[in-house]
Amino acid sequence: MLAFKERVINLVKKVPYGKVTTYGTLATLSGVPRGARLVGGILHYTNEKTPLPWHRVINREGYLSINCMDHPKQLQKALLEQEGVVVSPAFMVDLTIYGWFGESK
DNA sequence: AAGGTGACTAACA
DNA sequence: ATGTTAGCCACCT
Repeated sequence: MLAFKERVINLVKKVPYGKVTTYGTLATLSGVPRGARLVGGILHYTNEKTPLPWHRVINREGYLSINCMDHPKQLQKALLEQEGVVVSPAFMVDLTIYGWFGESK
């Protein structure tokens, strides 16, 4: 069902500026609690095809999961800081502060 | 065209 | 408590 991808994308677009969300959250809100991998896989490809704020999507621990040289987490960190999000030198973000779990649902 | 992989998470042993 | 296995669905080769 392409609805899943579109749903995830839609949610990513709904992430407030200066906030970050997790794959699990997007997956759950999309209707697939264990589809976290799908979110990552989808973003990994669609981000190059669609203007998505993929940099606002991180893992459950608030850590930039990306480790691909094609998608430098360093870029994600820069983008997050650009939005006012404080990213630790270890590419960690305080989900306690910037964590967005879909308040608009 | 079919198969394998993937930016993860959670449950089970 | 920690370690390992299983699951999700779509996209790429």
